[in-house]
Amino acid sequence: MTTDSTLTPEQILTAAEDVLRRYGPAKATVVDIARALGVSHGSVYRHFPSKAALREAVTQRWLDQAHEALAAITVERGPAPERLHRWLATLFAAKRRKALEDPELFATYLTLVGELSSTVDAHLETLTGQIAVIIQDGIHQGEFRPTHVGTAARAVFQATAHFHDPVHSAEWSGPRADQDFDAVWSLLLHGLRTA
Amino acid sequence: MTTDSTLTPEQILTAAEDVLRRYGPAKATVVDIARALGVSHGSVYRHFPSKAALREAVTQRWLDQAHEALAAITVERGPAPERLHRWLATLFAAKRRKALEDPELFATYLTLVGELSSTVDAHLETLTGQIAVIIQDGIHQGEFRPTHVGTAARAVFQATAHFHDPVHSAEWSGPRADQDFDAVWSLLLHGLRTA
DNA sequence: CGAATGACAGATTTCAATATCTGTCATTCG
DNA sequence: CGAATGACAGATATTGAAATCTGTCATTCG
Repeated sequence: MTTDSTLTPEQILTAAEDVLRRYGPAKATVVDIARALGVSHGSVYRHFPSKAALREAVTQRWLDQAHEALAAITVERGPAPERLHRWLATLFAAKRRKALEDPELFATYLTLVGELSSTVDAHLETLTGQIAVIIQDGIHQGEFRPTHVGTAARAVFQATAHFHDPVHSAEWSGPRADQDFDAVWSLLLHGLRTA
Repeated sequence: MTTDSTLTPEQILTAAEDVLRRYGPAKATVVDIARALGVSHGSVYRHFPSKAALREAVTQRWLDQAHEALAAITVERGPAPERLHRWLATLFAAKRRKALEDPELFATYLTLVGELSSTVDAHLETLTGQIAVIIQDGIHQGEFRPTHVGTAARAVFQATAHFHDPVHSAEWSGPRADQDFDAVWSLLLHGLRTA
C-alpha cells in the first residue's frame, strides 16, 4: 500500500526527496517534509535522529541508485580495458546526467560533500574498490602490468577526478569534456598496459 | 623612492595586497586601500577601472610570481621525463605553500577563480603550453611516444588537476597526497613513454 | 594641464528585531 | 505500550532600516 497507516523511513525519504527537489537544499525544512506527509515534525524525529542524518540518508539512497550500473560492470567477465573504460564513462555520464536532470538534489549532494565527508569518503572507497577489482582482472588476463592494485585504482580515480568530481560539474558541458576525457583515458590505458 | 609624490599602479597593487591579507577578500574595500596609501578612493579609480579589475591585477601578479620557477624548468635542456616530473611537483608544492603561508591571498585567488574565469583560463593556457613544450622536447629526445602535444599536455594537466586545483586544497595535507601524486605520475609517465 | 579630491546616487552590506526552525519531551492516542 | 503529537527553549534564518561601499564627475590643486 502507498498510504499505510504507519510511517516508514522509506516514505519519509521519498517525501524528503520531493521537498528537496521543490525547495532546494537551503530552504527545505523538516516541517515542510512533515507537512508533505501529513504528520507532525516530531514524528520524523522518531525515525531520523537529526535533519543532517535525514539529508545524509536521502543522498546515500540517491547516490546508490545513480551508481548501481557501475557495480554490474565491475562483476562482468569481459576484457578489463574495455570494462574500465566503460566503467569510467558510465560514472562520468551518470554524474553529468544527474547534474542536468536533478539539479536541486545534485545541489544537496554538493552541500553534503562540503559538510559531511565520512559518507562521501565511504562512497569513494566503494568506487575505488570497484576499479581495483577490474584492474585485478586485467592483470589476470595479462592485459595490465602487475602492480599494487589499490594504488593503481586510487591513481586512476584521481586522474579522472576532474571529470566526475561534482565540484567541477560546471565544466562538464560541451564536446570538449568528452575529448579531454578520451585523452586522459588514452594516457592511463597505456600506463596500465603490459609493455 | 618608496614614497614618491605620484601614485603608481605598483604602489596600489602592493597596498591592495596588504589590505587583502589583513582583512580578507570579503571585507577589503577600495576605501581601505586608499586609506592605506593616504589618498582618496577616487584616485585609485584613475589607475584601475573597477574593484574587480584591481583584484584581478593583484591576483595576476601573485600568480605570476608563484609560477615563475615553472617557466625556468620549461626552457631547460635536460631529459624531458625528469623535467616534467619536477615541473608538476613544483606546481603542486607552490600551490600548497601559498595556501598555507598566504591563506588570505589564496582565498582571494579562490574567489577570483569562481567569478572571473577569463584570467584564470589564460593562466591555465600558459601552464598547459609549458607542459606541451616539455612533451615536445621529450618526443625529440626519443623518450616520449609521438602524439598531438597539445592534447597530451591538456591530458597531463587535467589528470593531475586534483593535486594543484585550488578548490581541492583542503585535501593537500598529509603524506597521502604525495603518495597519490607519485602513483598518478607513474601511470602518466608510462603512458607517455615510447613502447 | 594632468593628477587628486570629495560630494553624490545607486548598489551592497550590516545589524538588530522578529519570525521560523530544530530538536526535546511530557502527554495523548489507538 | 509503542507511535504520534504539539508546546517549548535555544539556535538559525529573514527582514527592513541604517550604514557603508562602489563608481562618477564637476571642481580644486600643484
